[in-house]
Amino acid sequence: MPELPEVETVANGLNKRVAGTTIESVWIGEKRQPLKSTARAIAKMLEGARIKVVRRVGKHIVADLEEETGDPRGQWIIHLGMTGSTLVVDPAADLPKHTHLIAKLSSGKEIRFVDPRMFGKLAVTPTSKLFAAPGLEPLQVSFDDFQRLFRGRNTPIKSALLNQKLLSGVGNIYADESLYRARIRPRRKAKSLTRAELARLHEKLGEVLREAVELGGSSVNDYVDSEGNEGFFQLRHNVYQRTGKPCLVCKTPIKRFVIGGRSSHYCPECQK
DNA sequence: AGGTTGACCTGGACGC
DNA sequence: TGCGTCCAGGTCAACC
Repeated sequence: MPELPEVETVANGLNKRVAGTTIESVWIGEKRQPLKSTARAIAKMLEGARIKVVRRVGKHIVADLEEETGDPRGQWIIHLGMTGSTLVVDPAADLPKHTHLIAKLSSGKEIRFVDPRMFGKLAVTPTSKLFAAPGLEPLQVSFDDFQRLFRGRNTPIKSALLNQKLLSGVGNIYADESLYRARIRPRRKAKSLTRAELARLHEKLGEVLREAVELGGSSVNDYVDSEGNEGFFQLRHNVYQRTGKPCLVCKTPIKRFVIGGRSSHYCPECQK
């Protein structure tokens, strides 16, 4: 499900509700697919840990864990995949199918990781190997660095935007929406973009991501934040999943095609 | 090395 | 009602 704005919304919501609390016990389900560390390692890292802060790094949620003394203990890394959610709930709340982990907190609440398709990931890491995103942060990248990422690349700009080793956090929705705002066709080779086009893309990508964060992300299928609330940015989509509907600027029907195995949407009139 | 494809999963929507 | 098909916001390994 979630790209940068959705992950940011979840991470901020978690931080607000669980920072400073201690994880008293952990339940882990039978399914091993979502676990990128062993169940034993996850339980050992989480049980007894105090959550210092929860934040977004790329598309990952990172919880910094500390001892009761305040010494650092390690990190809990969550990736939501396509359908994952991380909720803070009352223990009496209905237990959804596909719940893979429950962390009982000193506050009396629970953190639950739920993921039907199991493309999400749970991992823990010691302080000696702190988590880092593979690429640059889309909300902070300078224009010079942005240009350098795409210059000389023979792949479509859409695919380059989705490459997490270049920018970490952009997914299918915001790639399509930023290319629309920058008036660039998704199929264009990255290396064919002019300096002016790259400047527009740099500006519009930041703009669309910031607007989406403000509106709590896009709820297209099943995305909800840490309190179970939907986002509102889907109401502002110009092209994503609007195939055949009129462009909001020129009325031309929005086209869809597949690129790199992902559906892509664009206005054939506004985007060149 | 950079680029492309298909595999990993469940479930909802749609057509017949 | 049921069955088949297509689609889905993300990686990641395996190929060229």
